[in-house]
Amino acid sequence: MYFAQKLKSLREENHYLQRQIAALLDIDTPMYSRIERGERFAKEEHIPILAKYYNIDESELRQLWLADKVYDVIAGESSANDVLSIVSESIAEYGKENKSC
Amino acid sequence: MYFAQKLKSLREENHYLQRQIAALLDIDTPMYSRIERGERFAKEEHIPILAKYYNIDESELRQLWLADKVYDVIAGESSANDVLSIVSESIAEYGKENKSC
DNA sequence: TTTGATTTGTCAATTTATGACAAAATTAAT
DNA sequence: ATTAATTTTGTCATAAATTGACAAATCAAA
Repeated sequence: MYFAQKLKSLREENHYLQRQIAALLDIDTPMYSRIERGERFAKEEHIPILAKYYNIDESELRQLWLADKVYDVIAGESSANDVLSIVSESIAEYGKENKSC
Repeated sequence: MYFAQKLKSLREENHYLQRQIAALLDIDTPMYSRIERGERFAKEEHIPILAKYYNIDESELRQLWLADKVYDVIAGESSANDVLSIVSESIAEYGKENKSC
């Protein structure tokens, strides 16, 4: 998963242990392990904590977290793309930057 | 919402009362009222029941139901489109029919 | 105004998600 | 190879969110 993979690479690049990040998020290590493997979702309030700690853009990290949630809804659906199109079109009122042609 | 609006127009086109559809779905009328206004989600098992009853394509109705769920995740997010793009790209492995150019 | 339809408020019951603990498995170091 | 540390898995208790029911209010028509 998007968020999970990011968490793992961030942690490994910075040579931290799961136990350290778990402590940062005030959860136990097994719980963090599941989050890092995409077995569980991180809580929303974990996002700013992680972004600050790793000194990365919070909204970017948040996007990955949301992408996981969206993926969770349409995972395994054969018409996943159609569903995304439906939503995408109704949201396109704001910014039309995704209409690539 | 997508699913809610569809439900309402289907019911009105066919001149049914909320109470009748509620009975069909084995829930009470207030509950159905909320579903029709998008205040609550219909249960997954309601979809085939409704599709049969109205004699419409089940997968199409299901797509609207899923669209509501997806929208629920990204509603109010300024980067909603970016999130959809992230998911859309990773799903594009299967069918590339949404790459319109 | 009376009747029927729809909506709103509230809360109990169910379902789902979260977090903790023990223990197993994996990996690294000695 | 044995030990020590890290990570993962299994299980369960608790917490949070969702669902459904009932009563009552609002709305619409006759």
